[in-house]
Amino acid sequence: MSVQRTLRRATITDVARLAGVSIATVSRVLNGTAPVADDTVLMVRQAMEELNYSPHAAARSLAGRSTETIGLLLPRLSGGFYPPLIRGLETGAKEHGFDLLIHASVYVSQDGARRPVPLDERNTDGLLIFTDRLDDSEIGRLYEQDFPLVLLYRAAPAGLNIPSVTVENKRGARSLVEHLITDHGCRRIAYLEGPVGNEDSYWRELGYCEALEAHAIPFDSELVGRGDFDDVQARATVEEWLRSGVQFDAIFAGDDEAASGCIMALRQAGKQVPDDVAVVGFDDVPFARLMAPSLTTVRAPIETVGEVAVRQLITVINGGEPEPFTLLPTELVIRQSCGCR
Amino acid sequence: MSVQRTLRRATITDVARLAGVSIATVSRVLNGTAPVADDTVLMVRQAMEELNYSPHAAARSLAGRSTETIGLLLPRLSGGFYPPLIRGLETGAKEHGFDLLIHASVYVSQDGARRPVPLDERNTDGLLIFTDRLDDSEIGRLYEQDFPLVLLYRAAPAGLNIPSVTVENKRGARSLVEHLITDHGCRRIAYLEGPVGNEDSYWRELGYCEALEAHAIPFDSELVGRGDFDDVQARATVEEWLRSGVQFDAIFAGDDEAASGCIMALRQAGKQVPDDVAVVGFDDVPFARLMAPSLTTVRAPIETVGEVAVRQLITVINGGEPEPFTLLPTELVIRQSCGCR
DNA sequence: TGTTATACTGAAAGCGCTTACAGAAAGCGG
DNA sequence: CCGCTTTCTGTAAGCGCTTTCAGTATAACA
Repeated sequence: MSVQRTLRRATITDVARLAGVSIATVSRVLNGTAPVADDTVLMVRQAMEELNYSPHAAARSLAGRSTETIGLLLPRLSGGFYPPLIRGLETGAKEHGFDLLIHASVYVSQDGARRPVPLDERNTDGLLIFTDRLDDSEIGRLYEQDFPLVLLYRAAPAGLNIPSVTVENKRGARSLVEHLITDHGCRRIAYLEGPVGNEDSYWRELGYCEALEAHAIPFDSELVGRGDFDDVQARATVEEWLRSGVQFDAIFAGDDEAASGCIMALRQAGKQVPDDVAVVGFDDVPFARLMAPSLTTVRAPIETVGEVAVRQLITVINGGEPEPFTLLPTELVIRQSCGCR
Repeated sequence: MSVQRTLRRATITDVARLAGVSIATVSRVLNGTAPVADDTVLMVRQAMEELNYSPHAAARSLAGRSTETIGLLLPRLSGGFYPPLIRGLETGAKEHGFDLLIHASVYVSQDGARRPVPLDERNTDGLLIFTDRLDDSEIGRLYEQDFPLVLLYRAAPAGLNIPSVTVENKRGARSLVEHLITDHGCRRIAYLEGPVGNEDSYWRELGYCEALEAHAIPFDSELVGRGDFDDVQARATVEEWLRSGVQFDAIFAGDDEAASGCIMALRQAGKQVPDDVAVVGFDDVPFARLMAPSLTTVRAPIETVGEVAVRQLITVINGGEPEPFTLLPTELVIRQSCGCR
């Protein structure tokens, strides 16, 4: 089925032959693992140049060497959230001479035969796992093998000692909602949940509840709906609320993505944001300040999360002791969608 | 330097031993390359299950099997442009049972020693190369080896017969600019170029010039500046124009990203968009309709580009004859930033 | 001058897998 | 019951590389 390659790529053997040395020597100049005479090095280098040689990574890692790359597993790549994360990861990786390979899509067992994750101990030295990307059992398997792992935006499954890095969701959410209450007099504040089981969403909701409670506002389950951190879903939920006459004067959308969906739904329905309904998000993705009205949100240091995570992972890879749990501070960003100007 | 793995992962040998067969047989049930007795299959399956076995990809590809994954090389991942592209690629890849591995960052030769691209013939069956990601010589090398390649948003280097897929940049740009001229009476329309050497930008500029010419508007080089398809750069350029008193009644920003930079600069300077200056983009990224004012742009079927590209690549991988050059149609999307309402 | 450490190099084993090749067992027509 | 195909399985040779081990030559030292 596969096309024939007419030109074989040069192997270490070709280089060795051309340079008149053994493959062991070539390997040594390649990796600098043992002293090699200057003349020899020169010959080998020249042979490599001439043959346009570059080592075969698969063979290399098979033979025991490390891959010098780390993998990132995440569910998808859309939305404003991931680019900063990835930028952070890349910064961190580059710093230590590692490469970053990304695999974005959900891990689904299709037709029984489980599809192996294409990124694991075979082609990376360690893995960054974003939120619900891998189920606990798979994480467990990797963990059992002492494979370097770092979790992003979620804590380790019970019993597993895997470092994780996330942000102060609860605190951020609470201050956001309190701003709505104390500075804008909102009393009926809706909350849009993230995907089921999502940890960020769990903590944000807790912060939301705390804020309500602190100001003696009763929790109303009618005001909690599905947002899924997704603009389409958020829009649908808000439209449904509008249709069924649910009353609210503000929406905490769960994240910025969902917030944009809310705004669209409200605008469509002829409601003014923030005059009729205030809308706030979470994350402070790049386009939050470009929206109309510009979005009041919580700045989660997404890029920093990335950098820190890589650093932890590389610590693990090098056999060091990583921080078991990193919680990065969030910060309220007040713009216009809450009613401030 | 590397941490010791306490638990070795199960190998094909372990499975073979546990199942009481030879490794060849295990390999056969793994790949279905030859008939195996039902009982044997069962035993092997069970052994694999018990040992939680999953084949070592590096060894596999070393031994000649294909990797079932394709690689994507692009310069970065930020902005609204890439997510749809990647979604399209993933759709296409999944369709054919391929996995997608992404490497995002520029290919820089640092300190002389050139850093090999981490994705190539060793861990993928084919490569999708985005725009200026790889220099021509590297592309040439891969091409020489008959390695399956497809180029995105750029034509093949001279002489190389590599399929490429892109969009009707010129036509889209022209209709966009003509809309500004005929429907809004703009006469001094600025253009923000993309990164130097970028093909999309080249064709868009050509479309821009054609539109001007068709309406007897003289080309004014003062009205062409750097946008780099980047909001920050675009903003800086517009601010500079404003400062130095360049007169214009519209800006074709090159792409949506840059358009958002323009709007920010204009807003900052107290100019109304579109009343004082019309601004239009290109691509129609998801947030274009969320901007204020919503952005008039050209819809480039980004996701489709992805799907088509993967399909071409897989055709090549399977030894088929791909379309040498695919040009996808673009479509004018009129919203408010041009002055329409 | 005889030892001994040191610089350098090659032979060979093996990483986990695929895949000829060949042999054994079983089915089939005559 | 004999040859012949078909089905099933094992042996063994690599894929391209790293790395131990065992040198040989040279320098350092007494």
